[in-house]
Amino acid sequence: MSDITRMASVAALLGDPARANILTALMDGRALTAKELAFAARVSPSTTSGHLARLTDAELLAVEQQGRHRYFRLASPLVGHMLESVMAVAGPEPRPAVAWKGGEALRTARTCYDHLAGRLGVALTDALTHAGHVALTHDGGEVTDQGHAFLHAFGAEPAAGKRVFCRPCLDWSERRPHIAGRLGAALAERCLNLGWIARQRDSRAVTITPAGTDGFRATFDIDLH
Amino acid sequence: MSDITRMASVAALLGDPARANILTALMDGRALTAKELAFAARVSPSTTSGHLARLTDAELLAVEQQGRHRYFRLASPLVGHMLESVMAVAGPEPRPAVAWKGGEALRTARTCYDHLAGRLGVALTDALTHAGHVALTHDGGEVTDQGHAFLHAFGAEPAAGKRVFCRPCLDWSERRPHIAGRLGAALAERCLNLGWIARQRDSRAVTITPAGTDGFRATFDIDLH
DNA sequence: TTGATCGTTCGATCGCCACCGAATTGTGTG
DNA sequence: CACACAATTCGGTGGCGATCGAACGATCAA
Repeated sequence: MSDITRMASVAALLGDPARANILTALMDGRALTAKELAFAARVSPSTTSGHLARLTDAELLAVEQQGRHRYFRLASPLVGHMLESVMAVAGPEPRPAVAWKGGEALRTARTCYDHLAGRLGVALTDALTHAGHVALTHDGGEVTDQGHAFLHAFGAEPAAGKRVFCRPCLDWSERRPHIAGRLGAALAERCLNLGWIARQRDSRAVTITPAGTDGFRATFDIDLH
Repeated sequence: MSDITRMASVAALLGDPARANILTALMDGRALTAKELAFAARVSPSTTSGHLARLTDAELLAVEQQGRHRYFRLASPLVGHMLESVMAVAGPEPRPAVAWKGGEALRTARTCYDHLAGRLGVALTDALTHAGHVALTHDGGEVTDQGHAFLHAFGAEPAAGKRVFCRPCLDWSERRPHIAGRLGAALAERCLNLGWIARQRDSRAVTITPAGTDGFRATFDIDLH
C-alpha cells in the first residue's frame, strides 16, 4: 500500500461522523470506556465496538483493559494534532442563525490537550503579547525578560533550561493563534490551581468561575462579555 | 451542521484514494489542470471532474480559469499542513519487502512547501543542531549567535528583525523533526541557488546534484549513502 | 451460583458514493 | 466554418460500509 493510500485510509477513519465524535471526545487526553464513547458517538454499543476495533487496528487509539472495562485513549499526541489541523481547515461555522449552546461553550474556552484554546486562549495570548511579555510569530515564539518576571510573579513559569517555551497553535474556532507548548501548559495549570477555570465533566469545554472573571480582568484585562 | 460533522466531511474528502492523490499532487504549491490531475489520480476525466467539484465546493481547492484550461491549486497552506499531519499519523510503510522507487525518491529528499524534508531535511537539521547552530525543542527553536554567523557565511540567513526563525515540522517518512519556518525556506532556497539540489518535473521529490553531494559533505558532513 | 453489566460477534438491511461511457458545452486552432 | 481538445453533466451500475438487534462470552457483586 502506498503512502497516499495509507493516508487516505486514515482520513477515511476520521470521515465517519460517529468515529469523529469518538476521537474528539478523547481529545482532552482522558481515557473513556466503550459505553461512554457509544453515548458520545450517539450510536449503539455494537456499532461503537466495530468503530473502536478499526480505530485501534489503525493505531489511532490505544486501549487498556481494567476488569470488565476497556479504556480507550488517543494513541499519541500526533493524533490530536491531526484532528486540530483538520478542524482548522473545516473552519468555524459560517454564521449560524442561532448558535448551538454546547458549541458556544467550546468556543468560549476549552482545553487543547494541556493548554487553553477558544476565545479565552486567544484573549490570554493577545494580553501577553500586547503587554510585551511574549513575542509570537506565525511559527514560533518566546518569552521576553520582562515576561519571565511577570510569569514568575503569576506562578506560571515553566521549567527553565530551554529557551523556547511556546508554540502558536492555530485555533480552529477563532482562526487565530493561541499559546501552546510548555508555556501554554503552565498557564492552564496555574489557572486551574487558582480556581479561575474548571473542567467540565463530559466536554473539553472549561467554565470560567466568578473568581476567574475577576482574576482575568484584574491581571490580564480580559472580559469575555 | 456541528463542528465535528464538518470536520468529518472534510476528512471524508481526504478519505478517497483518488482525491488523496489529487491533493498530494498539488502539495508542492503548483497549479495543475483537470486532465493532469486525472492522470495523477488514475481515474477517468469525468470522475476527476466530480472530485474536483467537491473539493472546490469545500474550499480545499481554488480554481483559476485560463482559456479552456482550469488550473487547480490548494486553497491555502492550511490544507497542506493538514495533509502532512495526516501523513504523520499514517506513518511510514512498515518495512516493505521491495521499496517503491518513486516513494524512495520522496523519502530521500522532497520539498514540504518551501523547505526541505525527507532524509536530506532531517540530516540537515541534525547537522545544524549538533554543530550548535540551532537549538530545537519539540515545539520551537531558534538560531544561536554562532549559528547566525554560520548562516551568514553560507548565504542563507533569513530576514532579520524577528528573533524566532524556525519551527520543527514532523517528517512523515522519517518520523523526526526537520527545520521549517523562515529558516527552512532560506536554507532550501540557498541550496537551490547553489545548484546542490534540483526540482523534479512531476514530483515533490528533489534530486541531489553531484555538486550537492560534494557540498553537503564538505559543509555539513552529510553523506546519504 | 445467580444476576447484572460490559463488550464483542454475527447476520441482514439499506443508503451512499465512486466509477465509467456517452453526450454536451465551451474554447482555441486551422 | 469545421475541427480538435478541455472539461462537465447525466444515467446507470456496483460495491463498500454504517447501522441495528439479538445472541454470546467475560467479569464483578451479592
